[in-house]
Amino acid sequence: MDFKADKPIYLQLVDLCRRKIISGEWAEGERVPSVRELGARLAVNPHTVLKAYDELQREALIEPRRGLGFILCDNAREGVRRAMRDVFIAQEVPAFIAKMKELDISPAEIFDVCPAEDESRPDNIR
Amino acid sequence: MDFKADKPIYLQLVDLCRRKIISGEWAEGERVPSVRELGARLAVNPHTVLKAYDELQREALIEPRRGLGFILCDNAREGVRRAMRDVFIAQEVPAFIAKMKELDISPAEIFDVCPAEDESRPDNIR
Amino acid sequence: MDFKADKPIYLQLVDLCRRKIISGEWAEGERVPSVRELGARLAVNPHTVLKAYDELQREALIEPRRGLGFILCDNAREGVRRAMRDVFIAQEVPAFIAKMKELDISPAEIFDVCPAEDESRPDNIR
Amino acid sequence: MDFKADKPIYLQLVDLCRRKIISGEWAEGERVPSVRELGARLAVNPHTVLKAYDELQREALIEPRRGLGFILCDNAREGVRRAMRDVFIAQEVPAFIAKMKELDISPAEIFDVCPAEDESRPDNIR
DNA sequence: GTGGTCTAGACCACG
DNA sequence: GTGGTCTAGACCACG
Repeated sequence: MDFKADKPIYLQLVDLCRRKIISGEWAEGERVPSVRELGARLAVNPHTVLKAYDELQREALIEPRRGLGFILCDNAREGVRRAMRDVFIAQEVPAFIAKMKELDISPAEIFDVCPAEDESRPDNIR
Repeated sequence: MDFKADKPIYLQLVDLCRRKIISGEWAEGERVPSVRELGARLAVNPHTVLKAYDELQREALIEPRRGLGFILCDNAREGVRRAMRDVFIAQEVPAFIAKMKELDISPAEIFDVCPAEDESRPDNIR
Repeated sequence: MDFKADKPIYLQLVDLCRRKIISGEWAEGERVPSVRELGARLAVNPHTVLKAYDELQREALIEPRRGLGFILCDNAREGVRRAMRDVFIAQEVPAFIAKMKELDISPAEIFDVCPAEDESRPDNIR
Repeated sequence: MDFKADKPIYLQLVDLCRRKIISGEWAEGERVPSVRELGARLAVNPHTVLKAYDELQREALIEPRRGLGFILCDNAREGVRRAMRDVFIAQEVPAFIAKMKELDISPAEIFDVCPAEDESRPDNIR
C-alpha cells in the first residue's frame, strides 16, 4: 500500500477500512486486525492506525471488546454502503459532471476510456 | 468564496486560478490581480495568495513583471486545459468508475441525478 | 554564520546546505536538522529555514518524513556535486576568465595571490 | 541585453556601464547616453537607468552637466579599473579558488575548458 | 503601486 | 517532538 502525500495517512486508512467493510473482507461481528497487526502489514505507526480506528469507532462501525480488540459492528456493511452512496450521489457525481462541462469533455469520450463492459451502455443490451 | 477546511487555502486558490484561466476570465498576456487585490477580495492574507502564485509560476502559467505584478503566460489556457483533461481522463474517470462499481451504482442512477440536458443521451429525447 | 545583505537569507541557506551535503557533513538516508533546530543555531526564523528546505526538496535533495523531519536523499551528495561542477565549469569559469581579460589580469598575478600550495604549478617547485 | 532575474536591473546596468567605461566605449569628458536613450535601447524604464546613474554619480564616475546630461569624469576609466581589480583580486579570486577546492576541480580541468590562447600557460612561451 | 523577504506567533495534523 | 499553514505586520527593492 502506498499513501498519497497530500492526505493524512490515518484518513487514507479510514478509506481503506471502509472498502474492506463494504467488500465483506471484514465480517460483521468478527475481529478486525489489531492496530499492531495492521500497522505492521502496512508499514504504518500503530498510533496512526489507532487514530483511524478511533474515527471508525466514532462512526459506530467498530467497537472495542476488552482484551480482544475491535469487532465489526452489525449493520456496518450496509451503513457504510449507504453513507458512501449518499455522499457519492449528492456530492461526487455533481462535481464530476461539473468538471466534465468545465473541461468540455463529452460522455462519449468517457465511454472511449472506459468501454463499459456490461450494462453501462444501454444500446448494448439485447 | 468559502474555503473547505480539509485542503490548504493556497491549493484551493491554485484551483480557483486554474479555473479562471481555462474559462478565459484571465486573458493571456495581461495582468492577473495583484496578490494584495485578490487577497482583499477573498479575505485571505496576501502572503497566502503569493504562495498560490508561486505554484502557478512554477507551472509556467504566470510570470512576474518587476514592479508591475504577474502576467498570464501565452498558451497558459490551453496548457491548463490539456493538463487538467489528462489528469481527469487518466485518473479521475477510472477512480469514479471504480467507485461506482464498488458501491454498485448503475449508470442509470447517475442519469437520474443528472438528467443530461442535451446531447448526452440523445436516444432518450422524445 | 553571518549573512550577506545582497542575497536573500533563504538562498544563502540553500548554498550552506549544499555545502554540508557535498562535504558529507549531512549523511544520505539520515535526518537533517529540523527547521527549528537549524533556525535556532543560525539565529534565523524557522519559516526562513523551511523556505530553503522547500527549495532543496524541489531539487530532490531532501524529502519529508511525516512527523519526523527531513531525510537526505540517496545520491544527494553526488547529485549536488555534479550539478555544482557543471555550473562552475560551464558558467563561472568562463565568466572568471572573461573578467580576467577585461581587467587585463594575467594568470601570474593570480598565482601571486594564491600561491598554489601543491600540484597546481608543478614546474615551479624547486 | 537580457537581464538576470536574481539581481536588480539597475545594478546590472551599473555593471554594464562600468564595462563600457573600462573598455573605453564611453570616453572621459564626453557625454554618456541620456537615461531616455539608454532606457529605450535596453528596453528598460528610464527611471531605472537614472537609479543606475545615481550610483555611478555616487562613485564619482559621471557628473551631471546642466542641460546636457551626464559626462564621464576624468580618470573614471582608471578608477573603475583599479576598483574592479581590487575587488577581483581580494574577493573573487579567493572565492573562485575556494570553490575549486570544494568541488575538487584541478587547475588542469580548467585549462581543458579554457585553452589559454596566449600567455596563460607559462610552458607555452618560447 | 508591485512582489519579495523576513519575523513573530499561532494552531494544526502527524507520528 | 516534527513540518505545514496561515495571519499580521514590517521593510525593502523595483519601476
